[in-house]
Amino acid sequence: MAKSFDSVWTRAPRQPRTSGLTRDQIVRAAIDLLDSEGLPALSMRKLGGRLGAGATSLYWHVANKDELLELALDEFWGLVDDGGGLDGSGSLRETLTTYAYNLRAVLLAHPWAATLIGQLPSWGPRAFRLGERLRRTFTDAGFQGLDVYLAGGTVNSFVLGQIVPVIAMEKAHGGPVRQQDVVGMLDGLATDYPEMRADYHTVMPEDSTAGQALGFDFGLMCVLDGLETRLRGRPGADTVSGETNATGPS
Amino acid sequence: MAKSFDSVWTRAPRQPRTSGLTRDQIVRAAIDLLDSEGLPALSMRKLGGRLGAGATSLYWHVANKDELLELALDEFWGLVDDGGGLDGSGSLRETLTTYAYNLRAVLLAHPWAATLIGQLPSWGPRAFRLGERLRRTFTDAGFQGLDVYLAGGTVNSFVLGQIVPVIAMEKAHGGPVRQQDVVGMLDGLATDYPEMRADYHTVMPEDSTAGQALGFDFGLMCVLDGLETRLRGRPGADTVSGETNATGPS
DNA sequence: ACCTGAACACCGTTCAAGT
DNA sequence: ACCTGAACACCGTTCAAGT
Repeated sequence: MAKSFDSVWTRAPRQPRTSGLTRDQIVRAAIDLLDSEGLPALSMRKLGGRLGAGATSLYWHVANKDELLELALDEFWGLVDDGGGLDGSGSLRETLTTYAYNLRAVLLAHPWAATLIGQLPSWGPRAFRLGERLRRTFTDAGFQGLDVYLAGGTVNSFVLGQIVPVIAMEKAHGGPVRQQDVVGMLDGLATDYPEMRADYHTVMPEDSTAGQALGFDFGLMCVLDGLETRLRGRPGADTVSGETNATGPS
Repeated sequence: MAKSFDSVWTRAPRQPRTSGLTRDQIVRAAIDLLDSEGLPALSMRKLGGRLGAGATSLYWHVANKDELLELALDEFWGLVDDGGGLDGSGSLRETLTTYAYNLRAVLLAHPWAATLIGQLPSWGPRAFRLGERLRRTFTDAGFQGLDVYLAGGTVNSFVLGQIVPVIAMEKAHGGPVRQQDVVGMLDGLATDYPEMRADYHTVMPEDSTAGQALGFDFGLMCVLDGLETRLRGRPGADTVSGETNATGPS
């Protein structure tokens, strides 16, 4: 095909000095891609393409893909922090309930973050800021010493563990799961366990989103009850290791 | 190079009729590879190589890589089930403590499973068998209706959520994490949060494995306390939705 | 200082062809 | 029935070279 007339006017002007890629820009584009297409769909080439650059251009701003994902993960923690819940007004129970529901919502909105939490360290500034707020919440409530961190870890791990299988289900099903789909699956697969199957017919909520919320609420209450017991039980104690009931890790 | 003398005797005998690959064999080899090199290191080519076969041979026995991973994940659930803890002797508290520690240990021994739980459904026979045992544990203890499943989900999600970040830490560090490494990292990164840093110096256990176990124990006690509260509180209730304290998902 | 292209060593999966 | 090899459309990353 014929070349078009080249001239100063047809040729794209040289990019103004600082109009190249920014690390921020790259991270934002990565999060867009992660939100819309999911973690496995994020490739350096595709991301470069979206930014109108070669894939390898990204490597000047970022050491490798994992580093980019660490940056995205820290943005996620920033969203959790922004969601609030830890501003210090209200009872511990209210504060933690708000925080837990917020963390849950942000995780469901950015499911890739749940995967990354299991693969990369959360050592960015936003993660630390959130950690500090969580720490203050528990010290203000009266927790002391190691218990401050153990209590925070208990809430976080519960929320994370609650969401992780939900993400797997939605991925397997290719979208939000309806209760009837679960029932249909169980009727086909759990033929050896009639009681379980019957329960799914009779006792599970119609709306599986509501069911998941019920499970979350149930578990959260258990955790909060336990935390309050621990707080009231021995107000000045440094740790609770003396009242352990565990048989120990195997 | 010269061909060696070909004959019936030099030529390898035709494989006996059923000596080819087995699905079981493939899954076992996959788990070996996952245990020794981790999830990202598992490729169909490498797995085929280990079995003395072409990568593409595997596709006769297994539809795709995800299906293979589903099979491996079900084996994991089998290991959890074999670990016991749900045999029905002892109090609910004892039973659940043993179960939780066992689940934790099996997850730590096969960290890839924690990742897969977040990406694939657990709909294999061993997962169902374990689910049934868990169901019986809670019905025997007096839970009814939906609460049976909510209680089981609470224990499982706590354990899973507790282990997921530990896996990330070990991966980032390339091996088991020593407390001094965490302290060193925090001194460098959490400069804005002196109280947090000080706590890590004074209050964290020397042995970070012990620290993780403490955190697990603390949280598990919270969960168990909460479950017992719920059990004693309203022995005949079908669900606990009436006593929710949640502000609701956003 | 920032970006490009070619190149390397990989991936998962399909499919015609072999035995 | 079971396995192979070539092929396709991808990967992350390095590095010399450009501007």
